[in-house]
Amino acid sequence: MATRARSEERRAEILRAALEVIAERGYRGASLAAVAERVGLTQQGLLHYFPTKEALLIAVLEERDQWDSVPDSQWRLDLLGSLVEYNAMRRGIVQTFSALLGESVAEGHPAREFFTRRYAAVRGSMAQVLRAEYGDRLPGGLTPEQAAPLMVAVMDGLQFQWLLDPDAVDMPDAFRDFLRLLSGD
Amino acid sequence: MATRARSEERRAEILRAALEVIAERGYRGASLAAVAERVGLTQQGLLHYFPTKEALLIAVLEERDQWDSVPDSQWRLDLLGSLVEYNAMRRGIVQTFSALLGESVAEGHPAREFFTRRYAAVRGSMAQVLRAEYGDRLPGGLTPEQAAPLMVAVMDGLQFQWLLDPDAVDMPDAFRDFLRLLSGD
DNA sequence: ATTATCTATAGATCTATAGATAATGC
DNA sequence: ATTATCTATAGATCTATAGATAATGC
Repeated sequence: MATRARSEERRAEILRAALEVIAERGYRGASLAAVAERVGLTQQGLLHYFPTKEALLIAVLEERDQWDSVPDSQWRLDLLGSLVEYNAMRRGIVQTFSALLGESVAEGHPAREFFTRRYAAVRGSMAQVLRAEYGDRLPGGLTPEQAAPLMVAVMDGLQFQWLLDPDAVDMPDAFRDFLRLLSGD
Repeated sequence: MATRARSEERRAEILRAALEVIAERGYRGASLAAVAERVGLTQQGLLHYFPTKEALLIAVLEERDQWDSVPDSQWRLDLLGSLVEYNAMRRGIVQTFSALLGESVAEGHPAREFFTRRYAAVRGSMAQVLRAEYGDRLPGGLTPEQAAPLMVAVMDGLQFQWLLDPDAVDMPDAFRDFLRLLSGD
């Protein structure tokens, strides 16, 4: 059992390192050797824990998906503002997911299906949250189903602007502006 | 002069091919050989026109930047809806720019500075357009400077959702919903 | 002369497989 | 036995440089 525990620790270390390297260079630019070096392994040693590069990517995606960490029924509108604030303090994770989202639009990219699924699910959750808060019409006049993709778009779009120029864009503030807009002041 | 004309044609062909390949595989994944093959050249033949891969990327970015194609003073709010509609018909260009935006958040990425500059400029233009339309407060209560980054974020964010799943997201419709939201109905 | 291409090739990478070796757990 | 690592290496790529050859324009 001590072995299994150490093994899982190792995997966790590798995932953390992979997250960092992907943030810095994207998935395609992240070599297994660079990830391995960060945990003091050779590239071949790393492949003992994740048999292929793609397996490592999938593990990163599944472990760190913030949307999965809160059960659907527990999302509330004011939690989203906090999530954005939290993200503003964890640049690495935001950068990893943004880099992967960008890459994933390429044909045959191994993260593409993950993101396609995830966005469909997130739009669904958002619509549900908005309906719980406002009913079938938001104060601004949109339906929850119309507002949901906009909400998701604002979160992602702000992340890119913020990553490129953190001093020029106050991400949490801007997101709160958007929430206020939806709520009709 | 015939030579110069043919040469410029060649460059244009290459840029078009590069745009396609980048859309399919991103910048990092786009090999010079793949671009060259598309115009019937060897990789080394291509390097006669663009001395490095990075030079080719910069040329693609500068030639196809839609924001540069309309002078600042001529942007109007209703043009934006049309731009989004136009983009919905030109998936390749949207995909190229989205892929590059995603990659560009990596440290030292050759497109990073381009996008940082571009976004600062676009936010500025948007604020100006909004002020021309609404004055110092939009109907929804935001200032033009607050609304501008949200507008840009919505455009980018919708592009990603649309690229991943065109049937699930009607990009022009969603964008018009957002404009309506800003205009306070 | 200059321009457009090509062949050859150096020099870096990268992922993944094969198989050896050492350490751990029963 | 199983697990964790390593060395060696195959087999693909990739960018960029050097230098030859053919075609074009003065």
